[in-house]
Amino acid sequence: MEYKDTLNLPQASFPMKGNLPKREPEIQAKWEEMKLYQLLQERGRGRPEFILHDGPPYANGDIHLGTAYNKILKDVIIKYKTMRGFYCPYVPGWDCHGQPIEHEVVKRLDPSTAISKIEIREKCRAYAMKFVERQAAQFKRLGVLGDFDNPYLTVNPAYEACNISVFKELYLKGLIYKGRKPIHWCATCGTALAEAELEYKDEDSPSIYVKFPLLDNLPGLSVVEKPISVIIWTTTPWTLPANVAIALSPDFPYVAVETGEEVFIVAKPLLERIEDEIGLEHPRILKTFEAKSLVGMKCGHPWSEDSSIIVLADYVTLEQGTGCVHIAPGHGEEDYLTGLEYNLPSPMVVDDQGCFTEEAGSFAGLNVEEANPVIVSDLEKRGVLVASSSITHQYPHCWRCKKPVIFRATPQWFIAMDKGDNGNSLREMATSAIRKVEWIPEWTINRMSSMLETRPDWCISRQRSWGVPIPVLYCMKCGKEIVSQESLEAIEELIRREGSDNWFTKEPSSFLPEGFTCPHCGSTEFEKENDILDVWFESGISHFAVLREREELNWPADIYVEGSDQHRGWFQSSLLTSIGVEGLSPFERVMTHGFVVDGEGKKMSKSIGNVINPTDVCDRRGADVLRLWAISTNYSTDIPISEEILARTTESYRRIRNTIRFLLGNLYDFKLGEEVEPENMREIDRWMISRTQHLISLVTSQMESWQFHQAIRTLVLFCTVDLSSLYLDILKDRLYTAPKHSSGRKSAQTAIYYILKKLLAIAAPIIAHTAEEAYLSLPEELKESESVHLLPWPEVDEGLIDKALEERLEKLLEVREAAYREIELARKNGTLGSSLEARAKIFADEPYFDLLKSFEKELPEFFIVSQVEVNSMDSVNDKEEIRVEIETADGKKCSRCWNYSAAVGADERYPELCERCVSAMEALSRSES
RNA sequence: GGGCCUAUAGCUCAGUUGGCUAGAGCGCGCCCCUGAUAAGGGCGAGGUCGGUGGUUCGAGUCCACCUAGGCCCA
Repeated sequence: MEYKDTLNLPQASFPMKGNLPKREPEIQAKWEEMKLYQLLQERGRGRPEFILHDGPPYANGDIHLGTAYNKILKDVIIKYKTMRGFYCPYVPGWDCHGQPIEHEVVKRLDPSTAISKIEIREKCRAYAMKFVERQAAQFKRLGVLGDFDNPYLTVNPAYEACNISVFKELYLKGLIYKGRKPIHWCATCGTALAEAELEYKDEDSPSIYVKFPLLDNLPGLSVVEKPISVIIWTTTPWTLPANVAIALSPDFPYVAVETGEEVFIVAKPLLERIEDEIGLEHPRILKTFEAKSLVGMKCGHPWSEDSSIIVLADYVTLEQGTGCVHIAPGHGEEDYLTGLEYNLPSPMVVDDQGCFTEEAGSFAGLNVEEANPVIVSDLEKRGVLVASSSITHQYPHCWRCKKPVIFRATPQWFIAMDKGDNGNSLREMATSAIRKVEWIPEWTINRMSSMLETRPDWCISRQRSWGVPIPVLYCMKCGKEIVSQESLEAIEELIRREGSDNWFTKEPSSFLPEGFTCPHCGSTEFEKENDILDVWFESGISHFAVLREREELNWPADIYVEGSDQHRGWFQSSLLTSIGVEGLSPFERVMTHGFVVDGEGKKMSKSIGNVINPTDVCDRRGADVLRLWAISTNYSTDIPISEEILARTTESYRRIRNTIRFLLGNLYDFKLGEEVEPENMREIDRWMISRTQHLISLVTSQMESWQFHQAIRTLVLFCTVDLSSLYLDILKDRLYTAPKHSSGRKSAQTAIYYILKKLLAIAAPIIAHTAEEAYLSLPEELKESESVHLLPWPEVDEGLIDKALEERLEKLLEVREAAYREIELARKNGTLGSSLEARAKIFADEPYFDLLKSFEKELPEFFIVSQVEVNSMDSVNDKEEIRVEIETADGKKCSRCWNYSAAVGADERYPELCERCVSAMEALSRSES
């Protein structure tokens, strides 16, 4: 046992247990202290730039796995590109305005106390800032490196002002117009409501069937013979005064049914149900036809002189009603879109308080809440009511006053998608611009272009408090809008100087230029637009507000990296503002990743209870485990996570960590200047260095093609297969038992040192903390830098590739495998424990024989057995090219190296040792004396 | 309901333009070692490729439909 002390066993300060939850924050503190980000920026200046422009997460709540995943991906890209020699400033950003924050804030207010817009805005700002801080800390905990001291915030005055500047450019190009669009409206509170402010509850509504008499003849049926009516069904009779059309489905047949003296038109598949509902007598189908043949025909409107026109809409279904849908574009989302499609008028007959306007004729003044029965009885009086009952269904209610809400068209601001000709419209220019963008994965361009194709004009106004104002003034005298270069620049200046709060507190005269008058009537009295900008507009201008404004950045961005929901969101809003102003894309490349789902592929939700929290994972397992998980998955589709997956990832992490630890541990006594020249290295060592070139080459190409999960696979395989189970296992004997300063041991250490450096550099972008910790654990003089993140990415050294050697050794690997199968059999027979107890008798033909012979001396080391004997194959009896027989090794077990040797006992001084160990002991005593 | 996408061993992934008995690592089982030790090594067992039908001499790999799931829209 005392011989153990004469061995060179590994010594390392790098512990086997990562204890990441504790150690990572320490490493991060060190990065902060050494100002690693700033250091990287300074060193990067002057290099080619690679700009990843951060999409701003919403400053509401803590980060979740989706945001964590996104940031990790970005961080890996930036760390990688930095090592590749690019200058990669990374400015994280936050989206701070918007309805969800305002809603959270307002929810906490005492509803009985009046509060001003400016007070709400103050509270919103504080709320947003709180979460910016929290999220920043959470992102840093993931190991994300960036300019967190100077992030971009959409509430910064300069950022806000940029909105006005972009609005100005678009407005002056004629791309912004004022129109109308239906929105959810609470008549009781007199406010617009967002989807999140609706509470769906059961509500009793009327259910009525109404005749719209057809004014045109159907082919083969004349209205003169018997009156023909299209039957509609609705649960909102009060919207009937605003009816302009009836929509039919293009997907199923319609019938004309005779009943008594009348003919009704309804969807054929619904006929039976309708018969039950309205009690038709002796119905008889006169004719079946496609909806297409009715399009454009006119029907009489119950009250209006204008008729109702028949159109097609694919949202018409067979679930309820008659297949003939009453369309009031001023009072329904789908109705509105159909109205746009067919260029229909959109009468809006209800005012802010929910009362009918003059447009509603005799119903003027009536509140919609009370209107339904009045309208129903009027319909009955007019003889167009076919049936009436009531229905209980889910209906939206105001979150605040709990009253049912209505849908109501209100004035809104829009960006026109189709204005301009000869391919100059926003839609066309955007569609052509995205063809020049690199989409990762490639198919995502399809998604993007189909969304661009179908999107309606962009409604950029919101009836809210927490945001950037729409910079429009109205003349108090003539009532006209005032939007001019001059007024816009004055507003932009105001906001740039003092922030957008001032819009709400200051009088227009205080910020408009001296002598500014209404361009229409010359008046000097103005009022301000109340609406604010859609937050998508705000985040959509980030490329201007950040890339253009910040000195270290550049427009356009090299890459945007976001989840697949951003095809409709940020990718699109950014593209549109950019196309509108510059005619160019703001990004050269767009990488999209999927959504994080659970182990079953289901989305994460609190109600299912499958939510995994990234901060928890950091606290329990460590950020590097999360980073390893993130990078191990294929981001192009859904990204699964579960406790099992994390457990597997942790195991994989441990394997990498231990491999690194072993390498480090055997370098404790390695010094600069002790490196062995390649030509003097042992073949096995040169072989591994040669293989390392392939590792570098493969990983680099995988990273370059954005296949990060392949790259980490390659790295893990290298650690487990090439290193741990093969090379390092073989190396132990030499590292431990050879004399400390022998060329054999130094050859091994040279290889290990070389491989470790490459390994840590490759691992650095991914397991950023572990790579750093390991790098800093190197003996002082072996460190070439203060941080692994300051190292360059490894490059392939062609001179170190030895193709012939690789081929030879890989051939020998096959023999090694054959030998191990035999060794295993011997173990099962109980004749063998350690492989060192074995003597391998190899019988080989070509191509193995010469190869084995040429390598005969190294074979015991390579096979980790005590003796190897190479014989030519007894070709009479054997069919295989190679056969291995395992027998017990000759001689006795050496107490020091555990190899078996006939020479054990030959030396009187060291009767328990083999010849190698005897000389090792001699060397040791020489060096000691 | 529509658009885009996904579905290969328990887990994460490979499987070029359709062509030998579908691969890897991890995990698992058994075994060895105890000088990487809450480590290390060996051997081995697991999929017929979500389902159905089709094209083809031949399909995981092309087509259609279905099922499950994701994002976006309705």
